[in-house]
Amino acid sequence: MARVRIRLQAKLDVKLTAKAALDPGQIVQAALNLLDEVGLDGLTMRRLAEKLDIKAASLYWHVRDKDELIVLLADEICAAMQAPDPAMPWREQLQQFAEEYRRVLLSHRDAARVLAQSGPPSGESRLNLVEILLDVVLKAGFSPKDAAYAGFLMNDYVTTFVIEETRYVAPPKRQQPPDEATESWMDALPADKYPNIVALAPHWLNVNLDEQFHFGCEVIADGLERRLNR
Amino acid sequence: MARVRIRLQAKLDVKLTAKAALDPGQIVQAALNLLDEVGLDGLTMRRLAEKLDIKAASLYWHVRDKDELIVLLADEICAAMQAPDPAMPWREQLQQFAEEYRRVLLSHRDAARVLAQSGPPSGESRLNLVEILLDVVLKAGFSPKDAAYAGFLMNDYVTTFVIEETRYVAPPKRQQPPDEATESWMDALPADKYPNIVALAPHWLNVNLDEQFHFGCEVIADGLERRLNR
DNA sequence: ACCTGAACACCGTTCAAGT
DNA sequence: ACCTGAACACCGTTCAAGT
Repeated sequence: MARVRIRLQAKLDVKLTAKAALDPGQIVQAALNLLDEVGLDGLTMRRLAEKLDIKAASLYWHVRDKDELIVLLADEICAAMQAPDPAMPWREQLQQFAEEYRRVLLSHRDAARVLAQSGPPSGESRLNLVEILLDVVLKAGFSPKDAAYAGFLMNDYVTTFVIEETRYVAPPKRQQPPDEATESWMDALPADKYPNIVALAPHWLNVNLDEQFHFGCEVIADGLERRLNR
Repeated sequence: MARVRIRLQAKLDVKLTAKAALDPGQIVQAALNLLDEVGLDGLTMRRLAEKLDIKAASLYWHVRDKDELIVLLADEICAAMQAPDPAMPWREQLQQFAEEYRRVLLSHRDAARVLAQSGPPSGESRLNLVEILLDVVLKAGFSPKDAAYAGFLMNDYVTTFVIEETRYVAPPKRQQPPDEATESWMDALPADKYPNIVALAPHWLNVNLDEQFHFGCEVIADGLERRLNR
């Protein structure tokens, strides 16, 4: 009798208080939240487990590696990507793609670094993103090989740009005014040894990121167009 | 008497067997060797110390951080950089710069990643590298702002390209033939969902890296030239 | 001036064991 | 099927102490 009661009690415990088994979606969602809170360098298996009310070791039942987690994360980030209007001319589609891609990468902390770290595209959303990009360049009329090269070029341009532009947001320590620090560092440069750097320092500091991003897009699009007209 | 003898003995020990105090050059040189042996992920303060016959804690007398070490390393890598022939037309100088830069980055394991990780240029050699690049674009006739943007673009293109092209050399585990693995992975892709990726898969796999690198250089140079002629 | 011992506060990952 | 305890083999960094 006592035995039966104990068994029942255990079952009730399971139904009432035990957390339902995690599905993969919850894990990547928690990882994404954690990423936004602490950044890629703070994203830790142990911290993620804590966030899921679980022990770190348990994560390894759901996920092979931290690497695999990063891949999942990268895919989740890319899910927000929207295709450009296929009715537009290819140059504008490419431009639109680049802007949308940048927007997506800026929408989560360190997203661009996550993509860069997670190897070649493999998840559904990331493959879809690449598919969209290739669609634009193929329909523009590039040969398969040139389309592949152009796709790489454009993909790398956007991710690298965003990595650079977000590198110094939320510097880990000593929140000293960044432009002042950079300025004094620039002033210390010997102008006779690095005349060009010193001359261009103003553009180094007070950058208009949107403008700079657009510059690169335009240069690449112009270069691609030239190649097409041959 | 006994006391004097002991003192003398100690002095002899110092002269004969004690290692001379390290200079910074030895440290970065050892770090560079270690980098070539084990790659950036294996480059550890503890391992570096071991290589210098020292305890890890001692490194912090010579160097503030691991970050500072990485910066030193990046500068040492860039020391090999040679300027392009200033008599040539700017497009060829730019091309030459890019090829030389790539060569430098390929000459040490994970060199491109070291540069990417070590923040904005600060060391002498790295500043010199940037100075050379800016010289090319400024003399080509770009406005200061465009020259700054063009310099960023070119610098990021080369480093990112080399990071990508070296990402899968010396994969850490399971030395399974890479192209075979990639192929089977590609075959598993649903061709109706990702028709472009599947169609371009051959160019994804059997890449001619030199050709691909040249493609990007040409596209960027063409785009820059177009901007110049306005 | 330069180096060490010993510790601190972490990591990713494995694996036998629990339920 | 899913989770935990406990450990393993590491990290970067600090700091009092040695010489």
